[in-house]
Amino acid sequence: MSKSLVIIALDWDAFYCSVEEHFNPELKKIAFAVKQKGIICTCNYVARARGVKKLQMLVDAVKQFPDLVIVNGEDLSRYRDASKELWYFVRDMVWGGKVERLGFDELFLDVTEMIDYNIALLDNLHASGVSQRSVDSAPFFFRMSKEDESVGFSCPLSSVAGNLATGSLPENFEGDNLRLVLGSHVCHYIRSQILDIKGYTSSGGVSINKTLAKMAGAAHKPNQQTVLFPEFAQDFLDAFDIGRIPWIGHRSKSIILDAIYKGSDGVNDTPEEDRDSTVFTVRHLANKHIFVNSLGQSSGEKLWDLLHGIDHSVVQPTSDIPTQISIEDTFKSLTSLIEVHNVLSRLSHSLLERVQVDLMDSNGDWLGHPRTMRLTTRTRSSGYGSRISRSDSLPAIVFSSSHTSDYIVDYLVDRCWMPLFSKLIGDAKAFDIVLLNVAVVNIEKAPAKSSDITAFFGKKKPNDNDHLQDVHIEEPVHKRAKVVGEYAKSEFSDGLAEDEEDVVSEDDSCDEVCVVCGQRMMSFALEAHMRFHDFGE
DNA sequence: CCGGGGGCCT
DNA sequence: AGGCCCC
Repeated sequence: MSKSLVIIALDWDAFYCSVEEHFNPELKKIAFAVKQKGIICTCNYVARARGVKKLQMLVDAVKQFPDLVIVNGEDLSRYRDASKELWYFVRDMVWGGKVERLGFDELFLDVTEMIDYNIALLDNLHASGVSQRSVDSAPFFFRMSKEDESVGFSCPLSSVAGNLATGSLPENFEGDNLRLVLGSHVCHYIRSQILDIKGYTSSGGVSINKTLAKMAGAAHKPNQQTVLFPEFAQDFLDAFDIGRIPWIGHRSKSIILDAIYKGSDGVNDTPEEDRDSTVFTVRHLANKHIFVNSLGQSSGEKLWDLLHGIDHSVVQPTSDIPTQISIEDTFKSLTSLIEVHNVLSRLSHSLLERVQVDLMDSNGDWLGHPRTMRLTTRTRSSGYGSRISRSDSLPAIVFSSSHTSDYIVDYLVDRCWMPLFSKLIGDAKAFDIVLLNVAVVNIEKAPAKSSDITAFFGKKKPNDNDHLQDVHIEEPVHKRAKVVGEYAKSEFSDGLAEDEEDVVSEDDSCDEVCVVCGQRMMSFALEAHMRFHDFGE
């Protein structure tokens, strides 16, 4: 019989607010909310006690709570930085670095190895002749390090730390149950360290898989933790609406309910308000076949398992290198190319900064290279939530150290983002953009620096790594020529493709200024830029 | 009057 | 390229 995993889910309380309080402690005492554009995205617990809700409209909130303090949270950099810092802090405590990040404020920890090791220590105590009773009643020192026996904490083996998900204790504290008891103490220790050293409160859940741990953690907030023993998992889940189970979103819930409550003739035989959507009812009205038929094999099986407390997904240690980096902004309306051009310049500048900060180490070496750039929009007509995107290969000039950021940004906007935009809107003579998102994706991990390898072998030979990188950088420029050519044929521009060879040359001294709008740009961009004005006006 | 991200699967 | 999921 195999032993169960021990998974901890951690969730920073009111995260954006906690970060704001970190920078401005005065906020701790007052009711405040973090807004993004016209919406309250979160609020601290003082505000929640007064009735302020998350995802409430800003206008409604200030009407209802005139003295509510509002903090702008549209720039995520401080939240991203704090999130990373807390993630690294926790990861250093978990053996094998088995920590997965979900959003900015949640972590999954697989502490199975640490539990196994400490259970083995405990078994040795039992085997050494001391009576089980005296071993179990004395405090146990849980070791958080294999190397340093002083690192760890004392904990009882006869009680759990924090809350019990269903309020009742398991029949025994043996086997997998004992593992979760230890897990609850690990969770408590880690949360204490985060509070003592980093100053952030958190909520924790402990169970045998990610979903049960996450749901347990949500049961008691803020600054609390909850353990869910597997023998209570089904009772715990049965009381929930299926839409409250993580990974069952709006769409899946609606598909499931339709499959259950619509007759086979397609006639709606149960009105919406009479549809019971608790896990218990859905489990008894449906079966795995119904789930697989309506949701597909993979999703169907997965969601059916979730309703029964089964989650085979593993904690995937989050990479130091993100899989994508994106910057977006929303607008009332963008209808002219020059507006789009200006916004793309701003977004592109932020994106380049993000790429440089997130993908370069402290030595200035690249950790990874995005190979693709993607432009995403939402138009007024495309409907809320629906996005349209186009992508293309990312020119290597982004990784060049011999150009200024301004030069690279101008190059990207005129030669890449604007062509992608024209590809995106196609033949449309008019457009109405409400969202623009620029992203780099397909981030290829950079090979370890060869200087590290020579250091490893004790040699210090001068290497031409930088030269190799230059050769590598140059190559996609030729691919770029094709896109430039297409752009040149578009109705916004022509004749641009003639001299792509000197596009990445050191020719950034020839700044030009648009006589129409005053926009500063590189010479190669001016002709295309003037076409924007022709188009828009 | 309608966040700004991010991940995986199809 | 889009859909659906998460925060």
